[in-house]
Amino acid sequence: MTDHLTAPLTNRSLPIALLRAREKVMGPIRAMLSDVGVTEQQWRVLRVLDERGPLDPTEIADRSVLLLPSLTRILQTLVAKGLVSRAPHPTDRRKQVVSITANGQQLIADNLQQSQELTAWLRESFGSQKLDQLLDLLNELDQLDPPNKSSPQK
Amino acid sequence: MTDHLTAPLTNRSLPIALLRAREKVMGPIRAMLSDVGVTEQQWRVLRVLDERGPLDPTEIADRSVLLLPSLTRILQTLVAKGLVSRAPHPTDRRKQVVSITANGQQLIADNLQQSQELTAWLRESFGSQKLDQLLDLLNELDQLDPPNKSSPQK
DNA sequence: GATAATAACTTAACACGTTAACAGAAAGCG
DNA sequence: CGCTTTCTGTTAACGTGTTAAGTTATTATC
Repeated sequence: MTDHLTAPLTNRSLPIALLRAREKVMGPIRAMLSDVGVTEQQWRVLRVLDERGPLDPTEIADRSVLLLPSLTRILQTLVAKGLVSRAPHPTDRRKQVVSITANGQQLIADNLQQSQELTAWLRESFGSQKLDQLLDLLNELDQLDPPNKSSPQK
Repeated sequence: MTDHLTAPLTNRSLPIALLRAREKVMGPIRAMLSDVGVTEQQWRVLRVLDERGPLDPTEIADRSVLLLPSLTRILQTLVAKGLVSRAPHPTDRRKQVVSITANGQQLIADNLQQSQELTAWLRESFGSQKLDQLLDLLNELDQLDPPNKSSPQK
């Protein structure tokens, strides 16, 4: 019972539609994570480190779609929670190397299954084909060159 | 030059894909708005009020996809900027009626064209058909019932 | 019609998003 | 080599996202 009469414009606004879709998908995931005591962003960082091994902050930020100032704060809390650890880079003294700890790996192991069940739920209720189609469109969209700024062709 | 080797998992993660897509679309819009001195959320509120006339905060929150606590703060700054005004609801003293001011309407008028040019750019560079397809998929996704919680079938 | 739910905000607290300014280290260049 | 530029990460400041608690007003119930 979504009101067809009351949302004529925002339904066709891509930013709003993306926002609503994201809320829909993230709701259940956030519920799961709040039980564990980590935020959505902290979870992303932990998963990246778990999947790819020790990384420097810049690369973590890239892969988990966070800005560096946000990541700085997130890493501080993750270190305080004992879920990740930091070490100086062996050759470049500007850099660090961040690793997930055993506790962090345990946290992921404890919740990965439920996380996967949620994505499975999505695939079933939305339809596998439509989900893939949606992902393809989003990825294509992400490869557009923004306007203004004397846009170089790559 | 998007790295095919370095983003194998996040590309297929819907939450991440939605996040990236939203960043892509919002970037230029945010640039425009920062010149004017309003945030993306403040702009949404102003547009809703401009399009639909005076509303109470609950309905504004719905239409602009904001939570009430956020909206409370946003309305305070918009009132301080002289872009909206508040009046008590005539019959229900819990409610308010929020209206856009002449200055607020002027701000919208001054920037609506550029905003529309950005959406036109998107439609052209991404393709009108694919954009509609994407919007349809996102709206469909938004109508799913979330899992858990003894989900009623509506 | 008093009392218990509900509803419409508001406030508070904490985390993140975003931009700008900053400090230290490495690279480039003359 | 010294100097400038660039890179890496941090801090700061402001606004928003999110959850929980609190206030006042309305509605429901007995």
